[in-house]
Amino acid sequence: MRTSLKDIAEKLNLSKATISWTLSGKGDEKGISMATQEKVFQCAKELNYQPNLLARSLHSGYSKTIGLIIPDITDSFYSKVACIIEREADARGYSVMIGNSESKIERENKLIRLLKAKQVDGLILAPTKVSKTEIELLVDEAFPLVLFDRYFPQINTNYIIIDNEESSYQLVRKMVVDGARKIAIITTNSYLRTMNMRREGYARALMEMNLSVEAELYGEVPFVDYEHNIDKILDRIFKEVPDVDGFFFTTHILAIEAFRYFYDKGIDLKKYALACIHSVPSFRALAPNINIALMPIDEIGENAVRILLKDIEHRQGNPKVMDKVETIVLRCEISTP
Amino acid sequence: MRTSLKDIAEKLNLSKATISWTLSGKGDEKGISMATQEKVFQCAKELNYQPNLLARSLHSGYSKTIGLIIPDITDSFYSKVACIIEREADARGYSVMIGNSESKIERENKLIRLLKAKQVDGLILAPTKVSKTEIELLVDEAFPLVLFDRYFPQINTNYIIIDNEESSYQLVRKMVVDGARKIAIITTNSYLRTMNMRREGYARALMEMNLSVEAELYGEVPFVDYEHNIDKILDRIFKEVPDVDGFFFTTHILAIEAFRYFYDKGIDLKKYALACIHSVPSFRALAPNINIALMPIDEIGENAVRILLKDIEHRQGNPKVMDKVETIVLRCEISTP
DNA sequence: CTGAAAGCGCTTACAG
DNA sequence: CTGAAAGCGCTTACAG
Repeated sequence: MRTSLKDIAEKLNLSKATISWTLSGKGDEKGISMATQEKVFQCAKELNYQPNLLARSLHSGYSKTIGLIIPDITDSFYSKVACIIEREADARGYSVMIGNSESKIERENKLIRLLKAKQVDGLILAPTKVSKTEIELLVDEAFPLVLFDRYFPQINTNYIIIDNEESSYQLVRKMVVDGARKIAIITTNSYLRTMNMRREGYARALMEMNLSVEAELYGEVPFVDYEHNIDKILDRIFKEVPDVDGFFFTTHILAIEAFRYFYDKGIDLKKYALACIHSVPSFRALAPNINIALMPIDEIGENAVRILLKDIEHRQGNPKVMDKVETIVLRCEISTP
Repeated sequence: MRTSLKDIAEKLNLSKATISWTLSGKGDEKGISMATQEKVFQCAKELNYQPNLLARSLHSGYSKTIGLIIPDITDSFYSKVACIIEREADARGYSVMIGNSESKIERENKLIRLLKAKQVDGLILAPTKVSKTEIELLVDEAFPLVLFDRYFPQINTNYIIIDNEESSYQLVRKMVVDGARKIAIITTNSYLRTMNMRREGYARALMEMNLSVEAELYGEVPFVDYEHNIDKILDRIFKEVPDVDGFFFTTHILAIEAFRYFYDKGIDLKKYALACIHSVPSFRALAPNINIALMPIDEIGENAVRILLKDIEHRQGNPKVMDKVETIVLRCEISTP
């Protein structure tokens, strides 16, 4: 089986302590003879010794692992953030356990409990829907936690979001400046604060430009089965507002589905003002005239790890001390054609 | 801090053993009085007891966790497979630790060692490049392992791949049947067996149809910096073969980049026969005339988990018994416009 | 210069 | 009906 400290100790007729000291580089400090140290290193190499990190964690009380829970790993926004988080954590000696909540609250709760039971030192979480209770529990326990993308105004914890309102405002304003007058907003999950803020930015831009916010131009796609539901919504908007001349998509997934609809119906995209939050590579060929709010992926990931580790390492000294929470709102760069 | 068995035991003046038995549902079997059991459950709930899975794993010798290492989590193919694997593993009581090798061999090796040190019970791995040695070590140790997407013919281990040669053959054949005569192949990483097989399928289709395989129609994009390198390759092909009339892309990422190039140059995609392995949602609007080999994502994920868990659970009984390896070649469904 | 011992939080064979 | 004890593989304060 796997070789342990004990195996090396027995083979060399030394104590486990001696092996542990030398292998952890504290041999000189403890005054272990070079000869012994040599033998130990030699033997460890021969037996291909790898310390059991579970045992180490059990002893030390921390696992050097952080948990990351996202709603959809196949969504390029989340997977890119996950990539940055893993890279950033790795650079600081931490590894990451990723959990996919599939936007299901029960799965999210299960994952939170699982990752805690696996003794992750902290959690980065893009919450799904209205999953407050399990998160509140974390906050009550002073468990190191950073939320991103979505958050709950009432819960006192670290979070990182983008300037949803302002970015939406900028995008919609640009479309109006470019001549659009009847801009539809295509969105989802209105109970998410994030989505509401995007809608507010949309409304502010219209009002500032003396355009009215029409109910007919509001399209909310139910979250399940995007693909089939968006068609109905777009059908309705084209029917009720035949002279619609712009579309603001609050997510890239909605945009891609809409473009597929446009293509199916033989509608020329280029006739419309377009805007979307977050970009995917295919946009450049698919809808070159689209205005985009670029998600600051790197900053989201870097800040999430930085804040979490600060929390973790701070609490290592003084367990019950509650840090001041950090709340960060990042700007999106607006990219126009 | 976190509450442990000991805390409950002390509070209730019982032994840790009693707590452990009742909480693990073996109370009746051990004949622990209902009254005691009640008290234990009650107290566990009050203190919000969650077992420390690290301690449990240390004792039992298995962690109920599998490791998954993929080259790029932001690639929709890998992230979709990851999603299925996580779902499938979860259904069987296992959780998944995902590692992103970023197609770097050093990172892949580091991740393999890390996950082993964290005592994962087995590993699912889409190897990057020619990373044999660390994998061979796993095989020598009889460590439960399943490769997917890429594999090494010389290494005797479980793997799951698609019928790269046949799928490519079908796609290219279809383009020829539809009238294409000068079909370019755009590929990458020719040292990967996977990519070679795709090239072989391409060549077989051409030869069968009495077309010659021209060197000028072969475009290999270096792996780093796809975006910039593909332009040069396509420039060259258009220059050397002005009447090129079809493109076979061996990956969806190459196709998306090429479509961006086509758009930038004002070239009409619809004039060309197109084919690609794996599909992304934007294709339907971007290149509706494309022929696609659909990756059997679900089957890849399901088989990977099934085979790995079979291996893990089989070895639990007889440690050193080497199972017969399972090698699976899955068919891709060919989707034509 | 090196070792014996305790402890992290579990589980389980053994004992009464 | 319940408990004492050993052990999983580490680390570290203490001792000599």
